[in-house]
Amino acid sequence: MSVQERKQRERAERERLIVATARELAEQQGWDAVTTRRLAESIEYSQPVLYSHFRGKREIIGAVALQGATELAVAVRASTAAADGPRERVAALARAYLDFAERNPAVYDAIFQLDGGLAYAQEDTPEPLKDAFAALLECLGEVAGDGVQPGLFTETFWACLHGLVTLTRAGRLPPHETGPRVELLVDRLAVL
Amino acid sequence: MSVQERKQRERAERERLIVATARELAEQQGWDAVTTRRLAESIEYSQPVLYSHFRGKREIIGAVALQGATELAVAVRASTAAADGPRERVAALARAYLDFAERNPAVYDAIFQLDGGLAYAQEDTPEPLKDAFAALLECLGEVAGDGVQPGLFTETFWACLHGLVTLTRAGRLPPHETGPRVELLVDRLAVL
DNA sequence: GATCCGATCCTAGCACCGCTAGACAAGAGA
DNA sequence: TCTCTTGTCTAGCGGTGCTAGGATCGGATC
Repeated sequence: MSVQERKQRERAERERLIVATARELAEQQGWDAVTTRRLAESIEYSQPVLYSHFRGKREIIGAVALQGATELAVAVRASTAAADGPRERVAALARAYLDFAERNPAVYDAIFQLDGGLAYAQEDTPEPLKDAFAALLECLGEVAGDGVQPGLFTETFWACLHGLVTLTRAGRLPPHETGPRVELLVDRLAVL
Repeated sequence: MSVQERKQRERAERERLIVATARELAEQQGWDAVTTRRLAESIEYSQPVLYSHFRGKREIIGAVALQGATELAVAVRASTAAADGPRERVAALARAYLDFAERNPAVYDAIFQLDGGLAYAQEDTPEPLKDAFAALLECLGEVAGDGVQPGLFTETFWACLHGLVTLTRAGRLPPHETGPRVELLVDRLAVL
């Protein structure tokens, strides 16, 4: 049985390599540059090997998204844990979120913009995605205010951050005043 | 000179046809389905004709975006003109914006998500885009509150609406509670 | 009216894309 | 050592955006 186990290990290792390489390529040159040919060449296998791990390019994007969601949850929780007081926690969360998007634009797109074949906001939503939302909810639920459901408030606040990220990154908003915009959001939306 | 004039008219007419057809195709089957081959076939010309009007597919998307921005500005102004009082005006604007995005998803993407080769938030930004932002500013600038620049407030409010639109349309937010989310935005962000 | 010439359009093709069928080789088990 | 499964690769399909170069059509000129 040891032979099969070794093969399984090697397969899993190669799968990690595919995801990591796709992510790297996407961050360096954008998702458009992540073609199955280039990806295959980068991992030093032929194209069809990719399809023995994933149904297609979409599933590879999905795998990157799940990895990214896990990291985003960690980053958000770390930022809020280190902050004192509700206002500072919300501000820290917002900064951490924007920071993640800025540092990992391709991963951010995989999670929130591209089609990775994942289910969102449903029962069969993968755990990393649920957990990333939960990380937001843990902090933002506290400042929803009376008569506003924590979930609804979190969704709305999150949407605002997402709007800032995408409009800025798409060149629709000048980037230099992101700070004041976020402050405005925190001050007005959160009930402290 | 009349012959040249006629030819110019026909050329302009064909250009309108290209843009209208691209828009229609995109709304019906999504931008991925708007290929140069399909588009050429729809207007009953060969592919290279498209390139005698536009540098490439990107510029066609840009043309649709400009058309859409003009319509968005009209829709926003119409909604705010028909509303009484600041709060009702802001709420009407938000509804009109979301309504436009829902009714014209492909056009919305052309304006705010896709690369149409247009300059945004710069001096050489095309007039329709500037005017669409101006339409938002006219209404939202009134409710920015003390010490907050109207432009900055408009950008932030707009980003929130944009976040709601994109997350909802990408399946990241359940669509049925859009109403309460918008109410939350209007009540908290606008200073009445 | 015949001829010329420039504008206009189309055919055919490039390099690339995601994806897959089928040939082939390597290695485990008898 | 031989067989057979498993895994990998080559080659190719139909599609993409885009373009070079030839054909054709129509207005201007003699």
